[in-house]
Amino acid sequence: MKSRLSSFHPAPPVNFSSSPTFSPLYRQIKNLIMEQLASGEWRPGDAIPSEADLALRFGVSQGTVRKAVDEMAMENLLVRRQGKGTFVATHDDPHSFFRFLRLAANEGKLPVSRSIPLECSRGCAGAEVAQMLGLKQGDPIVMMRRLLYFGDAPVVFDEIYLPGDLFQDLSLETLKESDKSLYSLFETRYGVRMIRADERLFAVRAEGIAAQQLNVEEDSPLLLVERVAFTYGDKPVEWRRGFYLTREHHYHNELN
Amino acid sequence: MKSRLSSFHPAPPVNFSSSPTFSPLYRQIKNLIMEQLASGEWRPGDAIPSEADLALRFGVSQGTVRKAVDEMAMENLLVRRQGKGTFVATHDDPHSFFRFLRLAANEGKLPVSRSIPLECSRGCAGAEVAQMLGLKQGDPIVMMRRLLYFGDAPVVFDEIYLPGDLFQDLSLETLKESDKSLYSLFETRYGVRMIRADERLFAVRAEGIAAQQLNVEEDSPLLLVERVAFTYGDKPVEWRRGFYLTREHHYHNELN
DNA sequence: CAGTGGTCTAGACCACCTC
DNA sequence: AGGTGGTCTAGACCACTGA
Repeated sequence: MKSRLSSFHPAPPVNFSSSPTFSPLYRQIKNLIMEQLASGEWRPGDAIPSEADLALRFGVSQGTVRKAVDEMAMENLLVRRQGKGTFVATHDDPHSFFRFLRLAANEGKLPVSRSIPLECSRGCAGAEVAQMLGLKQGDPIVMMRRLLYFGDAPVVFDEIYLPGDLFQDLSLETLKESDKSLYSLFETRYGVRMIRADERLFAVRAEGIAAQQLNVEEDSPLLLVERVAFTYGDKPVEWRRGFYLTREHHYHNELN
Repeated sequence: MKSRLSSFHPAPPVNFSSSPTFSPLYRQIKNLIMEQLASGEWRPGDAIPSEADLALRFGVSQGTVRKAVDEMAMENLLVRRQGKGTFVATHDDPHSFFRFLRLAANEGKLPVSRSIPLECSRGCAGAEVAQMLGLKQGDPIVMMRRLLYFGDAPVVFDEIYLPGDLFQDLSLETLKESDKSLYSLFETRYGVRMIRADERLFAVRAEGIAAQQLNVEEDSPLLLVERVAFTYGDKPVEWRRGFYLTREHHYHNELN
């Protein structure tokens, strides 16, 4: 495929021919911006250059940059703020706390939440975790467990698996000291930003530690939410099993 | 708010002032198109006029129409097909069968499905149903039950409540004769098109008819999916409780 | 006030479909 | 060949923000 783009070096107005792998200009721009994000050049919370600026750098019209940014804003990678600029999306923003937590109260508003870390240990990936995280068996991993309280009651028990090499110094102390959300911590401390996730939901019987921690009888029904979360480049970087107590709460989903 | 638009009558190029309820032109266009859809002027599956045509009728530029249509395509109200035209989205399209059914097989592809209607009766809305459907208690409703098979096994047991006045002649025979999906039937036969839905998920114990029909022991865990579906104008027109057997299958959700 | 994103226009050309 | 949606441009002006 022909390209008139080289990062930050204006190029002549050549354009696409009828090539089999045709990709419109704005998509090439989008990819360039994506690379800047993935490389950490522009960090979460930062403002990226103005549309006019980007148009100049890339040697395209502002409308083309605009379309690229539009798509990325739609995908929650960027956030536009009129009059101020365009910013790299961040989990630090309390507004985006519920982007990956589809939990709601059956009645009324969801009370404030607390995350209680229970344990954090290191080990080697078994077959299942290795497959989910795209690792080899035996690769180092981190496993952690935690409890989510809403109001006075525990509602979610999470078991979380992470690639060990990306989260070198993650420990129970680190988790306890942090007052941010988990993804916010991952982002600021480890430079790992979650941008997408796949969830599989099952109804299961409560057993073992999940039943204990959620303070329910064995064999009570629990909602099991298995999640694989991805960072830039569709790279899986978290596998999680969450047990949700759906008595006063539920998993909320909007279908369009 | 000023408007230069009157349906299908070109107007002078007046534009917005700094009014408190400012709405951009393309949004006004969008609303006009929406009205055509809601009124049944343009029916599911139909082609709507070309962008150039619409631009002429509305007295705006093609780019403005384009932006309106873009948004509606994003919301699955319209479907664009390059070289052919823009069409009103329809549930008749087998491709959109899974738009409102987030069910997937744990392994492999989902086998073909069959819908088995079990019963269909008329009655009066109780408090809960009335509230969900925006009716008054005692208003006529239709209740139906059905079973969804995937391959040889029943996987979903649905209990569905509809406003009686919108589905006058809906009966068990009607359901048995139809080989389409439910929403497809609603659309073609009753002119009721679902465009959006809210779902609440719970893990519950199997009991009564749901346990029988899904062929599981009482107290087995089942995934309960409560859905309110809306048609144009955010009018609720269906309330549904679906019991999902999540052994070989799961509820799949993608978070962005 | 200057700088940012947001809207709107008019026109050119490309890619895809159908006749 | 003619129609449709898809891309790209250049330029004008509006709305919002903050110094």
